Amino acid sequence: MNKNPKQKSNKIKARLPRGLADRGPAELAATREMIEKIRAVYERYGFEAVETPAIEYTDALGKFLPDQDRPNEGVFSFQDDDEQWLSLRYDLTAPLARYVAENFQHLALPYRSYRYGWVFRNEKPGPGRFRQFMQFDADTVGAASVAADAEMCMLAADTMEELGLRRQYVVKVNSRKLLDGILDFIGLSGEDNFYRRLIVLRAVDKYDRLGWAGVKQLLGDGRQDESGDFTKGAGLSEEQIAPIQYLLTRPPQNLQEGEELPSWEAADALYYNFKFGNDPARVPIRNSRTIETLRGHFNSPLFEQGLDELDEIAALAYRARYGSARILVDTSVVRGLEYYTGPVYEAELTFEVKDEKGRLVRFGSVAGGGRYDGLIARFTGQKVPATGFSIGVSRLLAALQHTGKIQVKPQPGPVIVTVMDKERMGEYQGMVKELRDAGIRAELYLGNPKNFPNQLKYADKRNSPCVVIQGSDERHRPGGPVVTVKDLMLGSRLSDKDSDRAEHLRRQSGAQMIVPREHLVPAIIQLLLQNRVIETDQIS
RNA sequence: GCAGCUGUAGCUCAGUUGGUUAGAGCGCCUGACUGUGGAUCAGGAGGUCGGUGGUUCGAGUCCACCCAGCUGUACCA
Repeated sequence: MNKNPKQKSNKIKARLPRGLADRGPAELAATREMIEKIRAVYERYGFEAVETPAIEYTDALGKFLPDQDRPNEGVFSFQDDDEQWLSLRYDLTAPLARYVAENFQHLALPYRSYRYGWVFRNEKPGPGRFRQFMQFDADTVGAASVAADAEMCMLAADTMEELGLRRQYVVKVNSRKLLDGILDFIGLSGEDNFYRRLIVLRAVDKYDRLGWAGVKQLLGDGRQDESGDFTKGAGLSEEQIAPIQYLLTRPPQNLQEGEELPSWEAADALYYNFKFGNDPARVPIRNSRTIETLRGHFNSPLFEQGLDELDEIAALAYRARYGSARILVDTSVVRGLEYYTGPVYEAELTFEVKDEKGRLVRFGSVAGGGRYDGLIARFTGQKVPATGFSIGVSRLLAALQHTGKIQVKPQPGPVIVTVMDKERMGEYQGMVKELRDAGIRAELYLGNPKNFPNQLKYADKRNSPCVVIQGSDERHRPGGPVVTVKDLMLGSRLSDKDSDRAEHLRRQSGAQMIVPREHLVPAIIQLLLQNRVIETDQIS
């Protein structure tokens, strides 16, 4: 068709857009398993499911209308045929706020709901960072009480436990009011300081990555990274930086000498290796101590209010017997989003793993959330308190794979009924049907049946537990027709690379059994049960 | 966006100071071993060396620009 001699190829190159991923059967099965576990916990807490579409009007997402030149900065956006801007959602919180505002009359407040789904961000992808990823989200709307926040923390902790991560995670809590109070205190309040507050927030959010030295530069004049790129700082003075440093570098506080923990808490507390003189001792952390030591440090009512909130959350968690190993008050947690107005929380994995190249991988934060009392007011004008929590499903799954908590192995394939004689396809199909009726995954070999080895190769690639063979030998048995059932799992264990072909075939015959045609189904069920491909309760 | 590194077959990579028809291993396909996954053996397909332009008698190799990927950094409402 194309007459251009310079045309190189009219083939389209098959390629995956960057930052996106295909997912195979193993990963899908693992994801499903994980989601069911999370869902079970959320349901137990009384949250109900609600789903919103992946596309929203751009303004509903809180993003200003896209730049005509760069409409996809950060979010994927496009114009509808009536010229209105639409965008793919970048989280599940903003769409929920829209849903609540739109259905306010009909919802029973406090409204508690959960949902999971894909969200999209048009940002530079990196290891473990995709442009499409899954979030699992829970929100309580219409409850101003910090009890709702405390419950989010407990929900987060219970979810991690359910996923088998006991003692491998910690839910950290802080209140945005602490930082806001300090910003007030150092004279950064008011509309005209909005931008500087934003810089401070961003800088502080990088604490775990850059450490205090890096954050300090960002709060001051600015910071130059290894590649030579310079980031302008917030331009704060030493006196303004000091209170922020106090908040950020203040570690969770230990139990005081003479104090004792009840045994449940001792077993559920986080310990620090702390030096008394020269003796290192493992000293438990107590959240109430962390809060106490911050009292009255700044002349700021907002700061004290934040401490009150944390105190209440800590007390509620304590009464529900969550120790500091599970819910930890940590004033260095900030979270980047500016819409948070009160308590913020983050579930962090505390273990480290090595990747294929032997490099250390820290999963860090796998979930987070907080109170956003202003989000729904954007639609209704009326302030509606809300608090929510989101799990990064894909990232958490990657972590679970590393700990071996979840199997991401290929699932066993179907039983393959092979074709020895293509005139008798109907009979083979009949065997398949019998197996399926018994609840067993089975399929007829649909490829070219000309050479038999290919059929076994196919079954091997599908990870099939066994194949069914019936050629003329089996059909014309004097005692009546039989089938050969070949156990591929046993066969692969029996194969030996050093042996020659004759030896190989002799060995393989040991992995086969001959059963009367009418006993096909029970024989296969027995084989699958023996190999743990199916469980007894799966037989129909 | 900024910076550094990388780009040769499906994958992992060789390719000498620029020199004929660009290679290997693995994988893939076909066949042999009369109806058995593996091993073995015999064949085969697959690359305008990321793209364009330049220097040169001659470029996978040198130069410029562009593109893509990776890493760091920024942005992430």
